[in-house]
Amino acid sequence: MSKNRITPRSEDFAAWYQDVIAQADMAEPAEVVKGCMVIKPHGYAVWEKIQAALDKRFKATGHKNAYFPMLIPESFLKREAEHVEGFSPELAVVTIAGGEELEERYVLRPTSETIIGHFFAKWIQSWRDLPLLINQWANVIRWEKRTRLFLRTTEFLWQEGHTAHATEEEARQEARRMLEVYADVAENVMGMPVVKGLKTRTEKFAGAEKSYSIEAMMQNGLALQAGTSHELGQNFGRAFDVKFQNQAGQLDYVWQTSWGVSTRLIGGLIMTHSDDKGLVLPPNLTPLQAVVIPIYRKDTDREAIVNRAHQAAAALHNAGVTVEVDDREGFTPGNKFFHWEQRGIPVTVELGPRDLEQGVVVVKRRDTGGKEAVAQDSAGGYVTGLLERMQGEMFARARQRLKDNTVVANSFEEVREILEPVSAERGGGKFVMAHLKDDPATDAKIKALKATVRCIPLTDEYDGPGKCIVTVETVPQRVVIAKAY
RNA sequence: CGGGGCGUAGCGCAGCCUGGUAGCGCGUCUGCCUUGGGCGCAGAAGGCCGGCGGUUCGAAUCCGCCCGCCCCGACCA
Repeated sequence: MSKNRITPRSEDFAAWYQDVIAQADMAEPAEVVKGCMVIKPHGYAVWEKIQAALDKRFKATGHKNAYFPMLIPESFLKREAEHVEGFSPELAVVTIAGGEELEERYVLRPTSETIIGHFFAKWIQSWRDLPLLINQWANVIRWEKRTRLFLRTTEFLWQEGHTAHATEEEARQEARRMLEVYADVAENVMGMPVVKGLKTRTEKFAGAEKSYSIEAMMQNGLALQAGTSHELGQNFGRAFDVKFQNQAGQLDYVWQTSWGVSTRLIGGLIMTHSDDKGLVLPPNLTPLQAVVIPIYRKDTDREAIVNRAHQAAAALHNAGVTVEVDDREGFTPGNKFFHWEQRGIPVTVELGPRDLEQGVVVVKRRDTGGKEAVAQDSAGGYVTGLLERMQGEMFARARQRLKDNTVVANSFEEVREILEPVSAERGGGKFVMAHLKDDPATDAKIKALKATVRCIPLTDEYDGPGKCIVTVETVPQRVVIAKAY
């Protein structure tokens, strides 16, 4: 059956997620390459929108794009002890090239701190060379045991920012600034509310001093780490001998940061807004905001209506709306409605003989399904206003869901009771706010519940200090505990 | 990497247990009819039955190995 091939969320959330991606024609498993995906045009167009929103903000904060090799000498990874330990299990290594066994093997980059560290050492001599603010758009390879389209694939697309600074304070500000950029894009462009926080020592990036993340909540209540920003301290500076002479004439190692978001964001986007009919894209992120669908009964109507549809599209375009006319022949209007609905286009504009007579168009919004007849003359203004309202309302609904599913717990037993029944397929996930010490031993206790400490929020919206639910020591604030992707 | 499921036409699946001419729905193509939520009727095309090997007169079907996908675990953006 070609009808209704999307499994309802209530039946099996994980199956629903796969179905939405397939029906929206966003991506498919690479089939012949383990764990990899083919990002199809509609999925890639969404990535390009994410890229554009981020890139604009990176440039506005003084960063420049550059590109480094994807092959990294294996020895580079080993220079930072914690880094190699963290990444070794998931490396893919090139051992033969040009028909000969390589003297030194190359790893396919899992992340670029090491090779960029090597070049930073060449580029930086003086405090005048700092700060150095670089971003790279690239693909990376991490050999994960288990993959899911967009959320965790063997190869994925991302950006990685790498910066070097003269002082620890400046590096800290940079890491925090970029976390804010990520939160801005997540919330105001993607309409996906996030919690900004600090990772625990256990969860931080391998080789970092501190890691920050933005954590989003999916419709099943599971957490998704949507972006990370790290203070690397002088760890990579020491490992790669990135030294500079400061204004007092003394040599010092640079203070570095790195930060990244990936195609995983697309997975987050899908699981934030989409419904049982398919993908739902927020107006600020969609490659196409509106589609005009001409409806005609006889061939004699056809020309007049298609012409009028193009006029309507031109009016929308002039009002600043990204719009297309679906004037494909051989498809019924019903067919076209479903086509665009599954692909998440925010607004469809229907134009048939009845509307032509009455001088109106019928505007339908994807998120709520609401329909409204609007005078043709005022359609441009109406749709721009509608798109703006939709963006706001989609974010508000997602934020309300996050709020409704965030709960307070005051004992380990409570946390267990809340999170034990939660699963990706059944849903029921919560963000559980509890006092917990930042200590590998307490993290391990949470892990036994198949949950993790997602972050220690940067702004405490709860009751300040309290007793750790594991160690009973007093800790400064509650942390977010959840099951996660 | 352990446990489970699956791989047959572009897509979704049946057939396999009990070996004997490869089927159904959707889509595609042609024609007619239609077009306000996946129109209808008639006709047609389309297959290394995931791969390799074995058993057999004969394998989609039985056996072994391999590959891939999905789900559940352990590990992670």
